[in-house]
Amino acid sequence: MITNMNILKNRLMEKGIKPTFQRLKVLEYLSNNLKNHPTVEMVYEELLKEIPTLSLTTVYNTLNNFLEKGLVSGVIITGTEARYDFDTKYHHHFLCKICGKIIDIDLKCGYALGEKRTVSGHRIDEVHGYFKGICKNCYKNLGTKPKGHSSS
Amino acid sequence: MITNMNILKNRLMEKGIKPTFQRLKVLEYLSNNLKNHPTVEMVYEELLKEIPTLSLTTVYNTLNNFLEKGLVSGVIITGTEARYDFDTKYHHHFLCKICGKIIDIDLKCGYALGEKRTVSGHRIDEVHGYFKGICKNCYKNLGTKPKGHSSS
DNA sequence: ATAATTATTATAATCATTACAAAGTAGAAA
DNA sequence: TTTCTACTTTGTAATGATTATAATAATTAT
Ligand SMILES: [Mn+2]
Ligand SMILES: [Mn+2]
Ligand SMILES: [Zn+2]
Ligand SMILES: [Zn+2]
Repeated sequence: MITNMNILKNRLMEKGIKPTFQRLKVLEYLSNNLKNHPTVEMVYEELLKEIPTLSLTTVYNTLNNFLEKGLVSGVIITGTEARYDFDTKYHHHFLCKICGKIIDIDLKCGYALGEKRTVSGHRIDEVHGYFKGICKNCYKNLGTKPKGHSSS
Repeated sequence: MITNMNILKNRLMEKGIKPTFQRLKVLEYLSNNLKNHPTVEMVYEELLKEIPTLSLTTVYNTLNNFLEKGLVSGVIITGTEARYDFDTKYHHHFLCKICGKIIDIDLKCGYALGEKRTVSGHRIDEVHGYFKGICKNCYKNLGTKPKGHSSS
């Protein structure tokens, strides 16, 4: 893990961000949760176990900082809370309305891949794409549930 | 305009929504602002001139109602506020970081057109896509502005 | 060591949205 | 018409995510 921390440290320094303990830990958490697209609260709650003095404000500031420097990417998909993605390579997302998971989607479209520089003559800086629906797994399990006269 | 109001009235009834005065006015406003992708506040502020008793809650409830019934579509793009689109046909959007305009974008991609039913095996219910950048017009005007030592 | 800069923390403020309950409206039943 | 009932609108309070502000701590420069 020491080696991994050094890699993260270098990433911060390359972007001109001073590698403080809190910043390293936030980045480490994101790198360990590639598939989770964590919310601010998730980052905060988890790191609080290790850093009892950690402030929520620091998590907000740190994530905003990372976002500005392009160290992480933001995923706006639920409308109620921002999520963060260690993976800055262009890709889309799928939000399952049943289990709430956010799944990475790779399309071969030129826009989705970030290859195209403009669209309809406008200069593109960011490309965001997402789907909402029912994921493969939840859809399969739908049949196993009672028809509707279930709960309480 | 009477004829137009009747068309809107029918649209509401087709979706099983009782065509009250407030609901008709909200729908009318959206239909007259196809290119604006209005926020809740924009709808409220404008209609308040005509309906001084209008409640912001009603606008929220009405728009949520329309959204559930598929009468309008939602555009989540700024992260800070929801926007609404009278046009429910699948299309993407472009947010200009300079002028703030939200521009309709039509792509020929099967997902953008809403033709594909699944992606990576997951059932698609909604497709959302947007770009952020600098629009054609703002980009053109960039050169005309002083280099940086401008304002006070 | 002292001063200046930057980071972190704690707390309050903001802003969009939702929850809730009171008051109003329209239409059916009596 | 009057009464009853279901639905709509309104006003206000609550919620929840995010940002602003100021105090404290840590780091860097002089
Ligand atoms: Mn992702
Ligand atoms: Mn549109
Ligand atoms: Zn699922
Ligand atoms: Zn523009």
